[in-house]
Amino acid sequence: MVVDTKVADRRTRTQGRKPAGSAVVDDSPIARLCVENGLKMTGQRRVIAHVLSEADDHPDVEELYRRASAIDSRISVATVYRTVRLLEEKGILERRDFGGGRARYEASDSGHHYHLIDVDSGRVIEFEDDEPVRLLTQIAQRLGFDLVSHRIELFGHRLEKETPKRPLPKSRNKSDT
Amino acid sequence: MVVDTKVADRRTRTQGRKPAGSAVVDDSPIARLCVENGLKMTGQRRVIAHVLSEADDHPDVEELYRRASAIDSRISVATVYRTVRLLEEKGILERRDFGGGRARYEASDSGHHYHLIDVDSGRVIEFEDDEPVRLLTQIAQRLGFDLVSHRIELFGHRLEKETPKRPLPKSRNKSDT
DNA sequence: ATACGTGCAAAGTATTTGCCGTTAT
DNA sequence: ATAACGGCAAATACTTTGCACGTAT
Repeated sequence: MVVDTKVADRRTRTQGRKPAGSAVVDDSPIARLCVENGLKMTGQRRVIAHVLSEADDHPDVEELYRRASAIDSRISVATVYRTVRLLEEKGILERRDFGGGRARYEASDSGHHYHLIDVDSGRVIEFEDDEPVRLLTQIAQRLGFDLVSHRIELFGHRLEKETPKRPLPKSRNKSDT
Repeated sequence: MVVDTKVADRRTRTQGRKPAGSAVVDDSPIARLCVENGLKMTGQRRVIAHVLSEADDHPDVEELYRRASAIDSRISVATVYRTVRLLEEKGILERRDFGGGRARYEASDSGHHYHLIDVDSGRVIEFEDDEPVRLLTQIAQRLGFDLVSHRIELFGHRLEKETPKRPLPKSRNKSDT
């Protein structure tokens, strides 16, 4: 239903493709988390970790594969699938479903925020707000549950009038491309 | 990840299989909506509409197919897929994703409610609350959007202590078998 | 050394679709 | 009459996996 705009090569600053282990991709925050979780750091994994660390949007596997391949062409989709799965299990990544059939990923450390999907453009806008968690925790409690995680997504139309240019009160926002 | 418990035959009160057009499946609320939307009422469609009207849980296509087949065996999965898709486009059904790979459906008129998924049992508990909409509408507005729809799902563990037996304040709840 | 990682192609799932005979309106 | 519909099997789309080889620790 809602499909996000594809933003190929957005994060790919590297011009030529470099061999794995190259300085550009060393020691990304996510690579560090991999090591901490006892994962072996192969060339492919380092590149994927780097791509994930650089991403500030919500790429799907195909997109991650594209970005990773641009850095080191000897990476297969299968490896990307295996890696995101692994990182999700380790709690390093979070899988999202914004509709459109494919899973999309973002780093777990990307802070507590929610997503607002512009139904017209498919764009994903992130925002922060503490109220929802509070409210939902309370609701879960009333139902006799201990909230372990939750999902909140808003779908809306951009209001043409009052287009907000400056940061909104209580909300830091950041949109995909 | 979270997979709902399969509840086959739960809604299947009919003992033997009846031919399409049988009285049991005539004039279900959803069948009526189909007519209002200018859809042709074939035997299969009537049965599927009936099954959907009776369901008070969130069946996936396979489950719908099972229930519908029990009433009239000459229905194929393809038809179920085509029907739910059509009904979703008409706004009669809503598609849900509770994890586990398959889409699940519920009638749009089933009232405003949310879902809490018991991560241990996979059970889905419905609850009502006005707060979330208010809060989210407000948030969307701050971001310069007009909220057209939203998604809220809670995932939690049942609190063993204080197991609530009676209806909870401000919440009508109803769980998938 | 050896358990873990990877590429490749084949296998799975869930869902859609082409073809063509059937049916509601 | 005729546009929709439905069955079937083949086709898609996304994701997982078996196998044989490579590599980080």
